[in-house]
Amino acid sequence: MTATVQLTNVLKTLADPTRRAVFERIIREGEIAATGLVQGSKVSQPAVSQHLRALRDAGLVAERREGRHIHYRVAPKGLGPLIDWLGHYETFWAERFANLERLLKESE
Amino acid sequence: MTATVQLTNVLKTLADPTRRAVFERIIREGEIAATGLVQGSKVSQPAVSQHLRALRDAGLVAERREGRHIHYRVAPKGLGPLIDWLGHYETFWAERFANLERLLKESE
DNA sequence: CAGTCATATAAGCAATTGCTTATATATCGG
DNA sequence: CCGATATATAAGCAATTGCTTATATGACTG
Repeated sequence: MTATVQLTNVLKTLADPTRRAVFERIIREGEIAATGLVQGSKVSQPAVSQHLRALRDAGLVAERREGRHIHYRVAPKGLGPLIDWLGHYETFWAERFANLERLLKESE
Repeated sequence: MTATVQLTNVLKTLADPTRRAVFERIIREGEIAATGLVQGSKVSQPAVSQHLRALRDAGLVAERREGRHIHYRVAPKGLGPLIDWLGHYETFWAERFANLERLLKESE
């Protein structure tokens, strides 16, 4: 799969607010089973399952089966395509208005 | 408009490969008129116009009218919501697998 | 003014998306 | 095996998306 396709997948996957909320919850929890994600979600169990499949297909999460439960965690390299893309154009932005690293620090 | 909505807009806007190609071309050229963008594009003039509208609505580009021509350039703060979002979760990623700034440097 | 160039808008359409309900699969405990 | 729990898949549907062609608007030129 080309870098462009991977980046497109990551962006499309994160672009949906409901799915991004699932992703953010996995980040916060560190590791969490699908059941836990369904609880406290606005949408149904199948919807969450479909979002998890999309996140996995985009390489954003990894899973670990433990009996009936499947525990999800963030996949280290999942955001790679996005970070690479931002980094690739950093020089342009740096010249024109700001340094990306500075922005990252200031955003806190 | 909330930060979540802005981030969603940025992600959705960049998620389409054709539109992202338009954005990248504006970055590379520094400033370019819509006509220039239509030339060398796979899609029609109205399609480019619609993508430019989307990019402007997402705050990713700014325009400068000069007679009949409208010149587009990258909007400095357009990627802010995306960079802020990445920065917000940087601490989590840093603990677990990597430092975002290091990744940015290594990506070059 | 009339004609041309640059861009935007309208309308329509096929494809995709995100959700639902219903059902299937898989794993465990008795 | 049986019933319950955890997750996935199927099918259907309304909404959104990205494109097209056709047309409108706006700005320059002679």
